[in-house]
Amino acid sequence: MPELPEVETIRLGLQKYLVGKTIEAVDVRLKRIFTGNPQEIIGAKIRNVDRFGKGLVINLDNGYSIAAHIKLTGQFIYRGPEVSKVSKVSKKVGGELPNKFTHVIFKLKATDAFLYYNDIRQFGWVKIVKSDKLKEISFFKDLGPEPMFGEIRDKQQETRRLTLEKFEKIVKSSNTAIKVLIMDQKKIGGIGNIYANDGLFDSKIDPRRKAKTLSGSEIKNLYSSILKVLKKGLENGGASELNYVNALGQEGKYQLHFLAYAQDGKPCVRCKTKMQKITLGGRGTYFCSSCQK
DNA sequence: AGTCGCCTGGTA
DNA sequence: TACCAGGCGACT
Repeated sequence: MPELPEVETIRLGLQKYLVGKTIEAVDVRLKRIFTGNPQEIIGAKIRNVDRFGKGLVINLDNGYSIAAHIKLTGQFIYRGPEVSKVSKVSKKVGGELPNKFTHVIFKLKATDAFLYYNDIRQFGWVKIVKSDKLKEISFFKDLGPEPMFGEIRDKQQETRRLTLEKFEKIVKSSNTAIKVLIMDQKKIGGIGNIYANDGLFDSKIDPRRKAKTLSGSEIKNLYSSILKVLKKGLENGGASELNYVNALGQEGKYQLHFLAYAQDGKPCVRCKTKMQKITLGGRGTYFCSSCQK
């Protein structure tokens, strides 16, 4: 599912192709997922693309921003002269664009340049807001610090970063199951079910453990495992489980490297014990009952 | 803290 | 044809 590495991959693609382009028209085909007045952004130029946890923000040069959350099945796909022939477009895109899953079309000033927002299950949202009111969107307002990567975020963003010290405080003060805690976007931004399962597996911690029972070294291990699996996810262009594709409609490869996620019934890669699946916090939870303690 | 609802496509 | 996938907000 789209988590931090997937959304970051999309952000990098959008940043590459959208910056400097002017929005010429906005066609909202599914009003339910859209808020704000499209007229506010007509003629505005795209300045940069940012990401907050699993949320995307396209900043414009007229004081407005396009904020979006793709939830489970949303896709932002660019088509334009630079990418007229895109190789390996995923079937997950649903065919020629626009298609029946395309809910918003941004026409950009360049011959035949478009940004399509697709979403099969329609859980995601797109909002037009004044840039200085972004933090009034509850998702952004309540978002916890993020395990970001040094190479993609500069020092100005330090307040947004989940440091080891912040992570220790969060873990030590919670009585929730550790997996549920690290997926709580209000506590930590960006981790979803795939990277939570894989991070816990990598650090050999049982997902059911109450957070405050983790020792100092277990917390450190979990912190570095989370960074490790997120980084591996990003290096692989994300995991194309469900309908995730990048900004050109291509699939990622992290699903080929899952450690624990969706591995139930298969032998543990460390000790060969059969991997378990349980439900925790209402979500599929995968782990090795032998080496995760 | 736990459960439901939002949706649809893919699968058992 | 019923059920499952899971991010997040709302509700209990």
